[in-house]
Amino acid sequence: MRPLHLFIETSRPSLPTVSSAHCRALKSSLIADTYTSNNFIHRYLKCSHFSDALKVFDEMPRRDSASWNTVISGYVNADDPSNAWGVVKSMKRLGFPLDAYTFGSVLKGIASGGSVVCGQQLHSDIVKLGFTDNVYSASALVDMYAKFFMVEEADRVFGNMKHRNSVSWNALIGAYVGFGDLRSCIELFVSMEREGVRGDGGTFAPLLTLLVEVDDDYQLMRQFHGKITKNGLEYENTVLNATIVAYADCGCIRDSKKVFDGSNGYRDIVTWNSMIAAYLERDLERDAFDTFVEMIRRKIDTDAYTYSSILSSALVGDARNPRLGASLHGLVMKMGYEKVTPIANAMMSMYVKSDGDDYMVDALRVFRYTPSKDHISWNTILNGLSQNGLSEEALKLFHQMHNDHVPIDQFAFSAALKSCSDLATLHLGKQIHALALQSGLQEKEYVASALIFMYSKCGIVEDSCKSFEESRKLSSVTWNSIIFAYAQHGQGKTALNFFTLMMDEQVSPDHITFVAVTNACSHAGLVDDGLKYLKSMKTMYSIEPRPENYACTIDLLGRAGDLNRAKEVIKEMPFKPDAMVLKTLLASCRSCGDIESAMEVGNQLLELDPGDHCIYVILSDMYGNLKRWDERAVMKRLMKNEGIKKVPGLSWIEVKNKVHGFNADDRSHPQSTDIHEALRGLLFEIRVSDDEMGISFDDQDLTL
DNA sequence: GTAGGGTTAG
Repeated sequence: MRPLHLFIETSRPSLPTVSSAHCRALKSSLIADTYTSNNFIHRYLKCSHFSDALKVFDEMPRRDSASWNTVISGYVNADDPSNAWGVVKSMKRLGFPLDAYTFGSVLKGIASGGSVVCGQQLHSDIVKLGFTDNVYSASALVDMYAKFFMVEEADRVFGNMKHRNSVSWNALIGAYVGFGDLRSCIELFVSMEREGVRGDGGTFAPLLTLLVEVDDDYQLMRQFHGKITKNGLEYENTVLNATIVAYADCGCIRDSKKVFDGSNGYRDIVTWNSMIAAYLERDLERDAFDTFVEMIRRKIDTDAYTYSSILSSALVGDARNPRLGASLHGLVMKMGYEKVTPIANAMMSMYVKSDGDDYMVDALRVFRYTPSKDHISWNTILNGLSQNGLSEEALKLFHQMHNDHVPIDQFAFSAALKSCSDLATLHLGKQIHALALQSGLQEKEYVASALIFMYSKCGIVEDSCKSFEESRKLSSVTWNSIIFAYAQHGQGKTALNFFTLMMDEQVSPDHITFVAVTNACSHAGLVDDGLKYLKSMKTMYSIEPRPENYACTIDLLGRAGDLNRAKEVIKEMPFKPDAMVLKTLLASCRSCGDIESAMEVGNQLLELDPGDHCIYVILSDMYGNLKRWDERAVMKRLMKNEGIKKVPGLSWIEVKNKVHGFNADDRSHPQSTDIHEALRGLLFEIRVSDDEMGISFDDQDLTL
């Protein structure tokens, strides 16, 4: 993907300057001179005037290899490797010898977006023409293989080099950076120093991108930082910028900020963007935004990177700035960026994430007006539809992606499968599963997780288990899903067995694992185990319980009828109960039939979230059950006065590829009469068979 | 006229 060069400003010589110099040269007939002509070709190419450059080239009486090489590097620098390759082919056809300059330039082009077959042809030319010992040609070859992830070839070329400089080493290290293989990179770095080649910016900057928040990467980062300082590279922009991001990546944003604060006078635009990226890596949206505001205040140029970061982390409105989305969208338009794909994608992401008014409409509008959509544009919208419960639209879009040959990756599959789960449409879910199998993506964790969830939701936990077995089980993602699946199906013991297995396999649990585990305990009635697991989070696994962990535990106690212990759990929480925790407690009050406690919790909840319909619904329902009609009427009136409507529950059924939705008491379906007729028949049969089996059914439960 | 390196979007 390379849309960025379209709007990155580079300082270019202006065309008029070049052409007037060219005219003067023509008049004084200097143009016959090969050296002067080469110079004009170069100057025309620098200001992207290919036609003029080629005209000079075509009209030259005598071309030398520099003339050819200048044109080739012109195409390479303009990100046009296919034309560069075309020129090389003409050169060969006309019998001009390729030289080290040719190989250096054209291999760079192929590495950045050409075909590896061309690269291999050039490799054999290099061998035939005896350029294997030329450090430029060989290093470019190493880099080319590295960019195509062909480590063995890169290794072999590198191993045969007589003389190697830092560029050669960096190209080889780059091959391992491409695989995220930090250990090999470090080994190479050590060998490099042992051979007496000092690490430079090209060594450290890419190395630092591999550091993540595990084990002792932070200590490693400090060592690298020491080396960087020793080699005098700490203010070299590529290294400085990579340092800022690397500290954030291995968990220490304070060090990022320290480096940034100490870099005044050395910063470029990427330094600022890196600080913003560093904050966002640690979910510090506010700090990121403040950095952005500081950029604007100091009149520092912003670019596409700045806006895509800021947009994707922003919500349309927040307490500090309710019109934030509109302002950012306006700024983007003012900069002329709105049709730039990464920016449009980030804008869609902002609208998709903002809940409240229907921002999905705005996201779709941006999508529609984005001229060149990439697979991220499609995925952002697909994910938005899926997350916002617009499942049918999501599946339609997925279908369109499939027809339009948009590449479907794991993100697309998991979003589409989530929508299948929400609709409980097994038929479509299976079709999408088949597609995932074709592309081999079923083993990716998020796809597997979505499959597990889909089959569980459609009632086939055995197929959840199959999908689990087919997945890579490296992180908690798929484990959590399978534990949830069995818990959802009331097989708490099996779910807990998976947890034990997960521990045996030494997969680190996260707070979601414990939500799943507590859920399993809840469904198996294992109250004491559930409480034990909550305690073990901190004591055994050093995971700080979050509100959802407490909410699950409260649910567990509530279902077991132990409201008092549920209240105790809330008292022991290290933070104030949020709406989710209180709602769970309110539901527990209902299942225990404790109206006094329910009123107390209800009042607390009304302070937190007065617009929530379920508080009113639960309370009025409880009053109704206790036949306290007056109080129930008061609740109903309150609801009416506050303008709160009960959000009706919906059911779906899928028939012949079409999803039909139903409300309670819903007669709007065109075949409503037939449907009810069929249901009455079914009910009758159930009643007959129940009578035969001696089960008495309360008609009330089955009223349609 | 030649080779390597940092920041963005799901």
